[in-house]
Amino acid sequence: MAQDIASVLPSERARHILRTLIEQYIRDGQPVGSRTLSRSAGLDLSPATIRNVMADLEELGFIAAPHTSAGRIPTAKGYRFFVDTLVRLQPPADSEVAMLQASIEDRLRGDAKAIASAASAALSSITSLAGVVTIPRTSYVPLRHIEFLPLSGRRVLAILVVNNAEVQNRILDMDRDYTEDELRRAANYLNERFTGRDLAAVRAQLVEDLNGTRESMNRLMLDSISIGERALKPGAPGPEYVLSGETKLMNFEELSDVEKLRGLFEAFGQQREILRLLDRSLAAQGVQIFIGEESGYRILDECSIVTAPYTVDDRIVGVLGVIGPTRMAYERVIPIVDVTARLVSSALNSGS
Amino acid sequence: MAQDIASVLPSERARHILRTLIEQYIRDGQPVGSRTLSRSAGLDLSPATIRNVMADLEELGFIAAPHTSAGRIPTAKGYRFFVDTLVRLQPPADSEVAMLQASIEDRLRGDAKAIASAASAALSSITSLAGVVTIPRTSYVPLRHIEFLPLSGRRVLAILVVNNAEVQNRILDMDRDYTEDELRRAANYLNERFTGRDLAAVRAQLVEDLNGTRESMNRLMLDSISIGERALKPGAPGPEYVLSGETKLMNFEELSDVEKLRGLFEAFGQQREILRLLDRSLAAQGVQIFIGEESGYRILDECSIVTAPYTVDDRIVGVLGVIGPTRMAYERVIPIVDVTARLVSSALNSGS
DNA sequence: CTTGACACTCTCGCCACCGGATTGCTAAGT
DNA sequence: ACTTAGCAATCCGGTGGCGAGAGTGTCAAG
Repeated sequence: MAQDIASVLPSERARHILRTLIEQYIRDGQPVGSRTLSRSAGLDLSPATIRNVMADLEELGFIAAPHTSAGRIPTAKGYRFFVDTLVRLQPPADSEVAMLQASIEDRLRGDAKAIASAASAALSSITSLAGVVTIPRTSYVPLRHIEFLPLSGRRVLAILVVNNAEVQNRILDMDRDYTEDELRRAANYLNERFTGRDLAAVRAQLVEDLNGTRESMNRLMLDSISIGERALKPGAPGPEYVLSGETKLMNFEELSDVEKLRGLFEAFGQQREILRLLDRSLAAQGVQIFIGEESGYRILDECSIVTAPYTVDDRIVGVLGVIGPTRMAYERVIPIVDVTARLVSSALNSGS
Repeated sequence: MAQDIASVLPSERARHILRTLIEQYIRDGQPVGSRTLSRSAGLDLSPATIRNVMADLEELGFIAAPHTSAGRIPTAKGYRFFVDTLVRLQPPADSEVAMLQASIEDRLRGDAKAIASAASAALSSITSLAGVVTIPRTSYVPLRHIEFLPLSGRRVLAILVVNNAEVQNRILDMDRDYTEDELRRAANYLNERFTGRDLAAVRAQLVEDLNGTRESMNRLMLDSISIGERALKPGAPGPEYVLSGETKLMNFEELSDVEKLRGLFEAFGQQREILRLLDRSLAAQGVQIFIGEESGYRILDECSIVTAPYTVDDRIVGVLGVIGPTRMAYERVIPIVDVTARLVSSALNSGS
């Protein structure tokens, strides 16, 4: 039917039309037809010509018509092409950056979770979408100080100060009583040996020490190593990310179906699937985008997720981003997520 | 029109009819008409007679008709009368109690927040409604141990062990450097003087000491009192209650309107209004119920909240309960909330 | 006081219909 | 060869009518 489709890439003109179509659709959510395009696209073409181009674009899978006599809307593939090569990113306004920075720094003294919450809320507020921030993997964060406190009944309270004045507690059930003095010595030993190294490394070293117990070790060292190893065991799982502004998603028509919403919110509650998705962008660096069906999870078919990893000491420790309908303002959202990741990274690093 | 309304209290027969009407409506959510009632109420009355009674009940404000030719549904006042004098409570099944107990005890070693989360989730799961548990006011919980750790840059980490092996951290910005030894002495002083007393009392005493500084105090005591007072200052607010199973609310037809849901979920997020409501039942003891409009918050017009306070050392420290549509199975929910409050209380007390 | 009967009212689902919007196609124009 | 105007066809969304079903209020008889 259509003229030769020499390549799978649309012509320059077609790309321009596709871009304006998507931009328009993102703006007001209505399928856009040939007449509207012929007016709003800068090109001086009649609706009929536009229709021909649109037919091509449809054949390429970039756009689709909900029904015969409605305009076209972008497909996931269309959005993908758009964000990859068509979108014209808009740097966030200074005021927005300032707001982000302010709300993150406001929590600087709190633990990593507090920072994550703040970032998530700020993201949501600026983008009017749902914000999500994973709670940093504590494993790759440097140990600053360790301390033990005896509790009643053979229990010991382990206190870890990590990274930027963040504190973690853990209650250990020991196999015998330890005196306050023993515990202090153990802590001293561990502090001298390990301060500044990251938790994963410390634990690895301790486990190795435990296995390869050598004659040269005295009782104190053995105790220290054993207690330390227990203190560093990964604790109860707890929530792995902070989600904010879920309710914002109810404002979008494409999600205003109660059934869809329920599925979505239940997935948010489960955490599992969302987390897997976020994990995927732990590997890559820079902003990553999952559009609709691309995520592989049915519940997210009508959603897009824009993420970026954040770092401590140039090491990726978490991911943040936003979740919204596929029809979201990518040109605005992508830079915002990007800059937020930078801000969070530098906030986490700012501890001496 | 109707015969004399001698009293505002319905007759015995009318109450029976009202009860079956409400029970029926709670079961299947449809307005119930005279014919249905004439069959399902044990009484052997014709629909016409029932209609007369229903007219009376309507005049009293217990029931209302959505429109001319639908049956009647209970009003808030009707539900109120029902739960106050008509309802036949069903004790929870043993298996349900066991499940509640198990999930609460499972978190016994965690902090109070973990217990609250568990209770909330369990409540939600058993009732198929949203569960809510306030995080206990830490003020009225006994201090078991206090400890200070010097951090870098005039910062001091305060560690409070309270109640049943629960730990709280706080980072204090001090006005001068303190040596490790100074801090240890301060901690010793505070521990000797205050262990076992509840935080509010301790803080009150410290504040008093600070104001009425006497000659008899030495430097050590002054420092200790000053640091202690700062450590006990109420920290960042943080969330005040844990809500679970909000998505369960989406299953109810009366709430399946996106707009209503949005209002509801936003209120959940704000915390403020819900918290005020929960606070109201901090005063009273025993199960308390807010039905629809009674709450005073428009957003909750179509919801009921069933709450009960829970205690530590016979002192009310929090509230728990469920949130659901006004049309909920009160006869089942009320006893469940009641027993959960008892279970949580005893879990919090069980620490030696 | 209860009951059967009856007219009335209101909702809901169904169907038909119409206006509006957009498309694909064809034939003519540049 | 590409563009364009014109045209028939398609489909959605809203509107109005219609009938079935359900329940009510009332009245007069038991």
